[in-house]
Amino acid sequence: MRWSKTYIPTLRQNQSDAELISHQLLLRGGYIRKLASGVYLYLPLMQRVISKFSQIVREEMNRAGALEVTMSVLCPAELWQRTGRYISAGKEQMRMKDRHDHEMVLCGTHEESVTSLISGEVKSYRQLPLNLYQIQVKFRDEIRPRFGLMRGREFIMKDAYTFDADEESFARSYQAMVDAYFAIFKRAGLDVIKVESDTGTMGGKAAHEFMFLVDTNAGEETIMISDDGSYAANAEKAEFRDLADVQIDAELQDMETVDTPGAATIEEVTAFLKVDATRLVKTLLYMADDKPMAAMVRGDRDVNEIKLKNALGCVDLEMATPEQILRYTGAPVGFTGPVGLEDMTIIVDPLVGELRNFVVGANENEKHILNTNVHRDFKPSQVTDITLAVEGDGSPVGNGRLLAKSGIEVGNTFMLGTKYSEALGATFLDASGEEKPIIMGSYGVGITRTPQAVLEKYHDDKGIIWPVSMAPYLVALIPLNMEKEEHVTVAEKTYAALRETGIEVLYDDRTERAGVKFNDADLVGLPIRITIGDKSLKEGCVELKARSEPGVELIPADDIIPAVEKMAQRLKQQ
RNA sequence: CGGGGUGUGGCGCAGUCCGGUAGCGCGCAUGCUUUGGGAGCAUGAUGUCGGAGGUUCAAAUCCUCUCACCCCGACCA
Repeated sequence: MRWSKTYIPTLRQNQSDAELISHQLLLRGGYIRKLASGVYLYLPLMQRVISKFSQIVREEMNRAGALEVTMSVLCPAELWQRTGRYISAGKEQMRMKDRHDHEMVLCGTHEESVTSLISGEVKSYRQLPLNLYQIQVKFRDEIRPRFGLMRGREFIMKDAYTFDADEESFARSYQAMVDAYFAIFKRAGLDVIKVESDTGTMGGKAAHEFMFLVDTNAGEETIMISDDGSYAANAEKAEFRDLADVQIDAELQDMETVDTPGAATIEEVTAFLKVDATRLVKTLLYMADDKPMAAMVRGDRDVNEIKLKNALGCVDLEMATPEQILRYTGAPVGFTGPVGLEDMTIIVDPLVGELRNFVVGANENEKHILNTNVHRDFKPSQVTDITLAVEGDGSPVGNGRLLAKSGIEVGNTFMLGTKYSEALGATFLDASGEEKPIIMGSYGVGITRTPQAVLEKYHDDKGIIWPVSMAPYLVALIPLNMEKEEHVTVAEKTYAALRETGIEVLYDDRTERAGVKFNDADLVGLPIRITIGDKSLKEGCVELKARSEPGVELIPADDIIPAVEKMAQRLKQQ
C-alpha cells in the first residue's frame, strides 16, 4: 500500500484525554478515532490489526473444532426476559424499540441468541457436542467508559458457545477452549494467566478469566496470585486463608454496653477501648434489592461486595445511606450492631463466626457492646465467606501467600451449566430416551481490546513496536527523498518486488522530509523498515532495520527480499 | 447517580477574573529555497467562541437554562 493512497492521520501532539500509553499510541498513530464516549472508529491500520488478530482467533477456534456463524447484534427483548437477564443485565444493556413498538436489545453477549438458534433443531445426543462462535460487535452501556478500546461501550468480541450432553463431554469442550486461548494469546505476543473469576450476570457454575499482567496503571482488575503458583483468582472472587493472630477466649462473657463517646470508626473504637481490631466486628448495612440487610466482618477486614451479592442472590446491592442506617438501626453511622436487628437478613463471615466476646455497635449513639457472641446474642441468617482477600493473606490451597497483581482481561470462559438451555427449552433426548437440558459453556476473546493490551507491552518512547503476528503491515518502505529520481526508482522496484513475494508493505511515497517519515514510521510501529537514501545507495545498498532493535543492516538492493524474509522469520521467533 | 473540570479554526491552546467585536503554535493552500530524524522564508484560507435565552449601547467574557466530553467517586460503620 502506498502511504499517499491510504488514510493514516498521525498526530504530533497527544490527545489530552488519553490516559494510557496504549490509548495514546492508537490515537496518535492514526489507528482509531473517538466518535462518542466509549465509541471508537477503526481506521485502515486498525482494521488491518483487527483482521490479523481475528484470523489468529479463527485459526485456533477452527482447529479446536468450533464453527463460525454470525448472529445479529439485535435480539428480541422477549428472549432476554425469558432467561431473566432483561432485569439482571440492568442499565448496561442497550435497549430500543422498533417501529412496531417491539422491544429489542443490542446484545452485549449472545447466549440467548445462540440458544434460541439451536433449541428446536438440536434434539438428539447424536448432534452433540457442538461449538459455535462468531466475531461480532457487542454493546454494553458502561457506567463509565475509559481507557480507549479497553472499556468501550461498543467493542468487537469473539464469542463461542459449547453445547454438550453430559459433564464429561463438557469438561472436554471447556478444556479445548482453554487450550485454544493459550495458543491464541501466545501467537498475539501476550503471556496470560488463567484465574478463577466470578460469574456475574452471566450466571452458571464457575468461570475463568485470561489475564495479561501489567505493571502500569493499565490494569483494570486486581488479581490475587499465590506466590507458590498454586492459586490465581481475581480479587472479586479470591478466597484466602486468614493468617491473623486472633485471640479466642475460652469462656463466654456477659454482654456489656459501654459508652464510646466520639468513637465511630474502627480506628477510633480500637483506640478508645484499647482492643485489637480483630476483637471488633463491623456490621455494615446494605440495601439489597431495596431491602435492608446487615453484613458482618471482622474489624480488620473489608467486605467483598461480589461475594456478598452472591450470598444474597440479589440483583442490586448498595450501601445504606446514613439516613437509612438511622431509620433501620436507630443510631447514626458508626454504631450499627447485630443485637436487636431481628427482622433483617444478617450475613456473618466465618472469621466472625469463630470469634468469642467481640465488640459491636449498640445501635445507640456513642455506645458499643462488649462480649457479643454469635447465636447466643443474635441469629445469623447465613454464615459464609464475604471477606475481601488482600495481599499477604494465605493462599486457600497450599501454603503460599497471596500477591496482588494488576491485569487486563483479554479472554474469559464460563461454565454456564443449564441456565440458558432450561430457560429457553434447549433440550435433547439422551441414549436412553430421556429429555435433558443441554450443558452449555461460553467463551469470549476481546478482539479490539487485545491489540491495545499488546501495546501496553510493545512500545518505546518513539511509538509502537508491533509483534509480527499483529502488525498491520510487515514492512515500512521509506525512500528519503522523493525528488531524487534514484531513490524513487529503487523504491518502486523494491515495492514491486515485495508485493510480488506477497510481503505486506507500506510504502511511504509522500514528499515529506526524512525526519517526518522516520518519526511516523516509528510511531506506526511496523516490525521492519527499509530505508532508501544516498548513504547506502552509494554502495548499491538499501538499509534494513528491525523496529525492535537498534542496528541497521546494509543489503544490496537486489538481495532485499530474502533479507526481509530472514529478518521476519527471526522476529517471529522472539 | 454524586463531586470536580473542559468546550474558542482540522489538532493543541491563550484570551473569560476586570465586557469594546478573536489570537498563538502545529497543520492546510501557493511559490521559492532546503532535503538522512517532526525545515526556512513569503503569501494566503479557515472561527455560529458547544447550544438556547437574558442583561447591556456593546457579550468568548456577566446571568439563567441546556447539551457534549473528560477526571474522581459511587469503598467499609
